[in-house]
Amino acid sequence: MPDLATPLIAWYRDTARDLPWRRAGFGAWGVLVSEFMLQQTPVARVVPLLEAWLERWPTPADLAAAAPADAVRQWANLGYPRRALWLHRAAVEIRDRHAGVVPADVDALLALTGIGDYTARAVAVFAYGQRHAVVDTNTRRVLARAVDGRSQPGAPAKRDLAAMAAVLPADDADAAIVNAAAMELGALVCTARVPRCDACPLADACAWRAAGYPDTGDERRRQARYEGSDRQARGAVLRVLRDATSHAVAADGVIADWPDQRQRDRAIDSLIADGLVEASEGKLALPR
DNA sequence: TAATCGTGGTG
DNA sequence: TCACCAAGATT
Repeated sequence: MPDLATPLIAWYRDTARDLPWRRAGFGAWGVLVSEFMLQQTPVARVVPLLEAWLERWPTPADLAAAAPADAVRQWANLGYPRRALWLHRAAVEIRDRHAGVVPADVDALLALTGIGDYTARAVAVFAYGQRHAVVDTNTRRVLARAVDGRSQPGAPAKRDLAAMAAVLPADDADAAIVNAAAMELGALVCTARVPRCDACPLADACAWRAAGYPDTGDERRRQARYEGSDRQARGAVLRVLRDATSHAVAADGVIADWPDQRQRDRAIDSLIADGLVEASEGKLALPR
């Protein structure tokens, strides 16, 4: 297999974005919070909310001492608000199980609420400089094209980690850069819909390019329609509770004009089941 | 394992 | 205009 690491490192040195979590001394807590926020969420939307978050809660213990409701409010309109709840739980777990210090061990990170295969390795690598393969959707697309000669990645699989591990150089610091560079390349150049192959540092090594950019199909599941969905109803309910001036709101009045009352009830029930909403005495509130 | 979970920018 | 897409995790 061609050497992908060397051109990736050179390209990254020249063109990588100056993002907050890449600054020297940003800290493991900041990296962890950034990774929670970046799950399925574009960088541009994360940056301002991340800075506000860390200003309010500079350490895991600070967040752990807050009410979950405050975390959900501070999460604002980032989307997937369960992440706010899970980040708060992770902060409590870090305080209680790790003396308030974000763990460096991948298995310890995996044991925290809301942290999976990607986030655990991202924290270990980008916050602590360890040598692991970090594979996100960008990297999977880069590997699918450059290594496998496919137009799109398949469903996420364990073998993705091995594929990336085979690309990493031996040095820990270089490996961390290659991990970041593969993600950056996928985000800026090797994009999902209109890749900029003319600007790609891997062009000479790319199996997809060598094959003439064949359309090898797309196994990925399509996203469900949002308009009219339960997710939209959940979002509307949570927005009301976030913006309310009082802690609790009369349940009957929450999105009372929603076109589908059954869906409205389902949304509220599922939010309660998720722990994002608490119901008491006919009122709804964010969790204390 | 496949479905579910927000929100907003974009080609 | 609207389907696609975005540093995934959970059940």
